[in-house]
Amino acid sequence: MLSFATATCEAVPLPHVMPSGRATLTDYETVRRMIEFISTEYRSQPSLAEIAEAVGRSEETLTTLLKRWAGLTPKAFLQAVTLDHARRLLDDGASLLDAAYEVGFSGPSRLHDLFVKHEAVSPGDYKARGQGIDLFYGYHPTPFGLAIVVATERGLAGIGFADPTDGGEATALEDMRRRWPRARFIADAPRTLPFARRIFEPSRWQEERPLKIVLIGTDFEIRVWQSLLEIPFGRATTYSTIADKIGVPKAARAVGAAVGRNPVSFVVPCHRVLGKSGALTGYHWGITRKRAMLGWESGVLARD
DNA sequence: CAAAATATGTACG
DNA sequence: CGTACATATTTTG
Repeated sequence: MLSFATATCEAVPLPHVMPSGRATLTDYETVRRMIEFISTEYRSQPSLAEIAEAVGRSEETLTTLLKRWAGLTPKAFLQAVTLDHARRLLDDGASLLDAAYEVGFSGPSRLHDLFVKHEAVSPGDYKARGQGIDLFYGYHPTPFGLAIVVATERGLAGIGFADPTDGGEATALEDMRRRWPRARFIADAPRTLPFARRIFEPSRWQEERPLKIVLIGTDFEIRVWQSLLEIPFGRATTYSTIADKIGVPKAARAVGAAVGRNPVSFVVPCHRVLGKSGALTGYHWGITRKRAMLGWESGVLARD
């Protein structure tokens, strides 16, 4: 059974993704290398000098970059990327999703606020796979690399990553085509640019209307994706917690599969779902990017 | 309809 | 720490 869900996403701004949108691709590449190096050499507790050496940038460059990218010092960033830290994001376990509702609208901390409207569509559209829908797409820089942004008339439908390390633009588009094989894809960057800006340029988040997103998936997928929207900014939950939440406690694995099919990465925060141990188990766009997103969110919160 | 495939979780050496 | 298996759901033939 297929349904459409329209979610309006009213968000409190995330500080500083550079307002000018400059040189993000290179910045992310540097961050990516850092995370990869740290993950591999995790045991040896590498010093900043060693990290700088490994990624081929100076210590000063790294410090400035991280400060701008996530608001963190290299040392703090290093900590934000460990397993220990990920575990801490989980701590209240099963109550987390409920707690999100209570805490999300008050307090000094900056949180994502998400309001979701649900709109069902006839089951006959199950096989449509995007039939009859026009999808406009464009490529735009983000803090996590070059992204493909896909939108319908009604709102944002997809975000994917298109960095050279992801296989580039063609691969990213191919990935989107696989999700909606029968939709008509129309290159229209001017049309998708506002979405990219609205999502990744915090200064715009308050000025403009709530972000509309269109989720196209099965009932089960929609339920899972809606649970994702309830996870507070800078926090995380587990596959099994979501399974509990949607009333199918033993379906952790099915939840994982559904989370993996989320087409609107970052906005529907599938990067905030971890294994029960706190381990980063999988991510469509690469574990490194998942780690980067979590580290970035930690940095944003650590600022206040 | 049956079988394969999962971004899991847990138990057992 | 690896391996084995239970499990729910979707996809595919």
